[in-house]
Amino acid sequence: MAERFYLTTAIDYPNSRPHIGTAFEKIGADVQARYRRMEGYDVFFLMGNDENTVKVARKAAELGRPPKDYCDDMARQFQEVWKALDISYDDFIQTSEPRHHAGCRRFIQKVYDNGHIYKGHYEGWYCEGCEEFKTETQIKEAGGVCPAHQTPPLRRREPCYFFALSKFQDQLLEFYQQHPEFMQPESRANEVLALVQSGLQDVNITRSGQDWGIRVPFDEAYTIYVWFDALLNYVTAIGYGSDEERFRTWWPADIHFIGKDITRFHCALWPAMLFAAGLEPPRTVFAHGFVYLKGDSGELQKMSKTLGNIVEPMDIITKFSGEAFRYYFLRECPFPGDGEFSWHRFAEVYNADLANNLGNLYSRVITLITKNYHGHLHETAGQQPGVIFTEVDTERTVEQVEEHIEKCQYNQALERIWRQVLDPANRYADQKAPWNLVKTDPEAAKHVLYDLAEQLRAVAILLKPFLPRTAETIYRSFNFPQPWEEVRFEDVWVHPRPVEDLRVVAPLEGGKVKPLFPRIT
RNA sequence: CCCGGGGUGGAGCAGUGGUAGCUCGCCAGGCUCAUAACCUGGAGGUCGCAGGUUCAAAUCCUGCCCCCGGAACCA
Repeated sequence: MAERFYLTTAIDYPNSRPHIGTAFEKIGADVQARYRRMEGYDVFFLMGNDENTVKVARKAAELGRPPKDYCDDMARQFQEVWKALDISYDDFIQTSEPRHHAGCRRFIQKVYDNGHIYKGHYEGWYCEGCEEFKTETQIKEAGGVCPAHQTPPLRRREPCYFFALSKFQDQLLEFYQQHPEFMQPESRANEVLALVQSGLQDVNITRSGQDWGIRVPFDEAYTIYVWFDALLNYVTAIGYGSDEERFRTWWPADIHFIGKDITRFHCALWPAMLFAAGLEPPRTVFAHGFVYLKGDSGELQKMSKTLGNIVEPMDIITKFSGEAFRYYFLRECPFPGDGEFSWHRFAEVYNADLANNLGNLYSRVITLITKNYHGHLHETAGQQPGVIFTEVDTERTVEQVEEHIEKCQYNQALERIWRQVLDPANRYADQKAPWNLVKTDPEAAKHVLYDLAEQLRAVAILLKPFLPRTAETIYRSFNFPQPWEEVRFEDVWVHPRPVEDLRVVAPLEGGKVKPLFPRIT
């Protein structure tokens, strides 16, 4: 059996539709998933929605709908967006599903039986309007009132169950030390380390008086409170509590992709929970950065409902394409760090990289072969690729791209492809000028075009995890020997010998191909 | 106050000891196969500030200034 690779994204609150920031995370995870599949791993890619929250129940009530109905509808809307972006998830878990409930109850019971859960009292600031506790800082920042209602909160004390997180401080610190690769990128690790070293508080993991949510098996009057419930989706989706064998094949997860804001829950609370249940922690937690909006005057803003500046993925996808969307965020926003979005910048990047560089190379190569050789380069079967490949160290380039992908430095991987594969190809076309050469030495011109097509083959393979549709279109425009589905990075420089002459098989209209990315004017 | 990230030509970034690099934009040429695309050349930076270490610093050390983020349930 092939080596397995289990990766997840954070589950999202279905209070509102996904915005470009949420999509950023899914795209980054998708590149990883596609890359691993290409390289022969047995991949399981999980996504989902986090539905067992008071806010969801309340929102559904506002709309006069049963919560489950509301959640299912939102889950459908989310997946519509993910499909439009070609996110290749294998499973989509909703935490309101029975499989999650069952697994959750099983897990919390186990932790309880192991003696890591105890009953106590939670005391804090409670807002009657919100029907929930507010944190000390939330109240403080709002000037002693509830930030949402502007009313003074009540001091309230209620019984609840605590998870003994504080007991795991030493075990966590030891684990971090033994697994320096656990928290990525490194800068995030320091933050968590400081937190854990400063001492951990036990966390309240239950709520009382809620109908919506998962019942605590050892005390049915309570429901399980958000984080304890939410994090468990990573194990319940692969069979924890329902299919032990399946669970054991996939766990531990290879990467959890999350937003940098929830690092502590994934790097401290989550492994502690797993320790408490006698399970292994995940191998890596990767915290990506945020996408900020850049206004016309150049100011950065966080997207928020109150500011009314949410950009939805569909706004961009319907105007341009899912591929263009993927490219922009993968190329412009460093995955480990923060990035910016503006329509102006989007158009710039789209035209420069996609239309002018990649798209135009594709068009000119195809037209040259079509016009001068009727789309068929005779006697090229079994040929070695030529000059470009001796000028550029393709093997090294592929290695570098792989390295960058494995470190989730997607922007750098793409830059490498553009600078080391596409640019040389455009330069080569200019230097050899096959449109002139064909008049004096058609044999030589043919070889030049063969080389250029070969370079497009390389580009298609390297882009496969990033722009799956574009890559496939490019690849299938020629009769390259290997089936597209089986192509892997290594094939870029291994150069499988074609058994047939190279031919253009792209659909043409009046001798021209459809532009991959029409320029934005 | 504390912690983390960052300050490099107009914009966005790479660059952790050895003549400052890339993309976009701008200017001038070339080419005409191609989506007015492509190629070549050019202008433009005392690498936040001040000290220090060194034969040599954007790169190491010290101090300071500025921006962003964080401090328990927010992708």
